[in-house]
Amino acid sequence: MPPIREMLAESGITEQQWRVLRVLAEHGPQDTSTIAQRACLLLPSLTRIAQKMRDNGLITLARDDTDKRRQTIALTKAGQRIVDDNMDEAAAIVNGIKQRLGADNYEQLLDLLSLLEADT
Amino acid sequence: MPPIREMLAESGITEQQWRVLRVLAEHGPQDTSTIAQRACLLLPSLTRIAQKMRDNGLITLARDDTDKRRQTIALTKAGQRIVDDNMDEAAAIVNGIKQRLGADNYEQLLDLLSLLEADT
DNA sequence: AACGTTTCCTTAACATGTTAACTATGCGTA
DNA sequence: TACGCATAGTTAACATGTTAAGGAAACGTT
Repeated sequence: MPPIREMLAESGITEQQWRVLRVLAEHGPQDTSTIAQRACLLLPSLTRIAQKMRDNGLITLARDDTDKRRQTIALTKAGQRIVDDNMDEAAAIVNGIKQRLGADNYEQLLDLLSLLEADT
Repeated sequence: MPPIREMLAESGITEQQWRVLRVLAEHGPQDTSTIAQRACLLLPSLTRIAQKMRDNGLITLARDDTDKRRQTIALTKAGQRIVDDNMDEAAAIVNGIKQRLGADNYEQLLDLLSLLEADT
């Protein structure tokens, strides 16, 4: 998504980091594996990405108290701000694509893609 | 495509290298930019990939005589052999996906994807 | 011929994709 | 409790994705 990347470059983040931020904004604090699944990232990638995002002050990492294997990730104010600053424009970009394809084609494409990745 | 990757791992190549081999097998010797477009690879990626494939004896690189900026890439026998050894199984894997989705859905998905990347 | 511009490719730098090996923790059970 | 096993993350190593900058050759114009 070149237009999305171009937008995010101004905030200094990548598409993958953006997906992580959005998932956190939508579902609240979560463990690493849940984020990986929701943001379509493999765990090793997310491990690196999360470390960078923590170093950049966008998220916090904390061990879960009841299960010390789990890492709970949460948004910081700086991270929330990037979401707020870009959400509208991101929606507009997606909407532009939807318009170009036509609403019916757009929905159909999403359906077929989810069918494709339904492994069974 | 996990099943494709699993198949190719036995020949010691990646999905991207496989696409380069297939494009060369289908269209014959070509310059780098043409391959990049046909194999859906960016030029910097293809530059590295081609160097590795040459080092591994799968392709040859040669400067074009009429235009010395151009690099002409061609299959070696070893490269052709990997194509021959895997083409049938690759086709079977694709066919399996087609069956699972249904022929109509499969065609429709391809159509929608080409519509999506038709930038205009 | 000389110049500016474009084209083809390469290199560099950083980020992610992908697989395998590894650590730590939790869990079930003998 | 001790053992065996499963789960959650991490690390490592290599390959590719992505953008920007650079180098060489071709091209058009003066």
